[in-house]
Amino acid sequence: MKVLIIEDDPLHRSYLSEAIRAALPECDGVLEAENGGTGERLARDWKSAHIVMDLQMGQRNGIEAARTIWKERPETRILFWSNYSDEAYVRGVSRIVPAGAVYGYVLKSASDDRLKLALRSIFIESQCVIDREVRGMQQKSLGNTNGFTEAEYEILVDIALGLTDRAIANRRNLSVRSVQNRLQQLYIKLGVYQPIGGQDDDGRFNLRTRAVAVAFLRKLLNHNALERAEADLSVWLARQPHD
Amino acid sequence: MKVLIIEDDPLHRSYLSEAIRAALPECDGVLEAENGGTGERLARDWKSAHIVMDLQMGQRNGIEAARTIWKERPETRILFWSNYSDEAYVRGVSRIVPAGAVYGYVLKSASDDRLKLALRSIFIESQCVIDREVRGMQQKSLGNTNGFTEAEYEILVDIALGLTDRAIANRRNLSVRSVQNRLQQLYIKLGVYQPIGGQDDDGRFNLRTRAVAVAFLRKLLNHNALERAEADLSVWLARQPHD
DNA sequence: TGAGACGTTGCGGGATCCCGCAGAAAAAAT
DNA sequence: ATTTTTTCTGCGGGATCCCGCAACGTCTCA
Repeated sequence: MKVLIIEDDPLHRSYLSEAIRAALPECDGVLEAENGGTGERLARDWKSAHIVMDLQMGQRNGIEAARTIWKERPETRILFWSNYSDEAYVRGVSRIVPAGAVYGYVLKSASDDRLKLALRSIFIESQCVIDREVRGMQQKSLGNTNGFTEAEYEILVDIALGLTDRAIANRRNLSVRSVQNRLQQLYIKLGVYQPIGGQDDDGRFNLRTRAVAVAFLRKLLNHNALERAEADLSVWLARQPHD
Repeated sequence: MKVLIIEDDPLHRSYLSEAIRAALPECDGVLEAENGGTGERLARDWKSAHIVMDLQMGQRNGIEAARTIWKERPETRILFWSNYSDEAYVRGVSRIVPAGAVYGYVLKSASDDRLKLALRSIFIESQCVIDREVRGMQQKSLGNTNGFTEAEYEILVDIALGLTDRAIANRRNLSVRSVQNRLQQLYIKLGVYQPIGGQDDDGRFNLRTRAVAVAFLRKLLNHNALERAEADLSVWLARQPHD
């Protein structure tokens, strides 16, 4: 059994390596990659390897890497080991995990024991392990309670990219008015909406940009999510006829 | 001589602690704080301590902490030890460093030796040390060459917060038209501007939000900068009369 | 089958944004 | 002190955004 570490911080890498050796005596080889790109390559070479990876790396981010790895070999077991439980990350991960896959998500702030337990659970016992904090995020994210539907999240990303209503309508196959309806929903859920009569708040805020701002502040969006969305957008733009 | 470490990652904290002991034999005590708040408190208690700190910590971010520490004792020597050289961070730091202060900025990706050299240079030889990469950022940031003026950066932050033209005009004591002029400048410099006749690009982008998007993608803005700006904004809003 | 909930679409209008134009004011250069 | 350059400002108009209103579809549930 081999384990592949994808993590750009050398300190964390060596710590992980040690933790793996300690927690998994049956492991007979630890590979290390310091960014998503070489991680993907190593995963391709060592087909049976289990993977522990960081999200947010400088070169090629973790979610992208995980996506391509899972696309090539959906039964790969991946433990995400991240500093943050931003909704953007959690949503990004749960969007790409294949049906029935075994994976985990533990925070770097977790204790040594918890990490080792997670390693054994996932790689030996085939059981998913998601940190409570992350799990909470997931609930909030997927359950409708105070959470966002896929449609709302989608349009949030679209305006964050700077698209116009019309462009969004084209991209999502909607009428302009529907786009605006969804925007209104979004504004309400983000607590940005201004009731018409409410004079306690003059027109200080541009709803569209304000929505993006609070989404960032609430970590509903982050740099990584934006980068991925921008990449998706550019392939769509390229496919679009020049009218 | 004492050294205070402000850093939320325990691994990095212990690594730093060791590096300090090795590089500074004259140091007879290392204090550790795991977030900006307790860091400020410890700095207040140990008035003569030198400081090594991370930017981006969960609780209270590094720049805020540095600002209050320097406000209370401007001659404090601080070494910023950070993962990133985002323009937003570099600009944030150089905005708060007091005149004549001795400080440093080295990346976590730097070698062991470079870190130790920086420690000695700053704390013993009273000499500033800024990583080449960071220095490059500074140049680009302050020099006009392909960089942004203070005014442009300011208005970028304002629209990123979601303010309307009118609100910005109020806040910055400008006419609405001037605000729009500055916005135009910003759009041009960000490469977002659409020349009127240019038909290769229909109205796909909302310039205002697009500008924010590319600023984030280029790391001209980041989550930290937004948070600080939001805090500043809210104190301004509180001071504002309810019209 | 009909009532109700929900998402989509068109219309219309007021507010805001984007920006060319041109004069006034300020700053910098000569 | 005068010219040059830059910035600020008002005006105006077209494009976009924000959103109430109302009609239409789909889907569910009784």
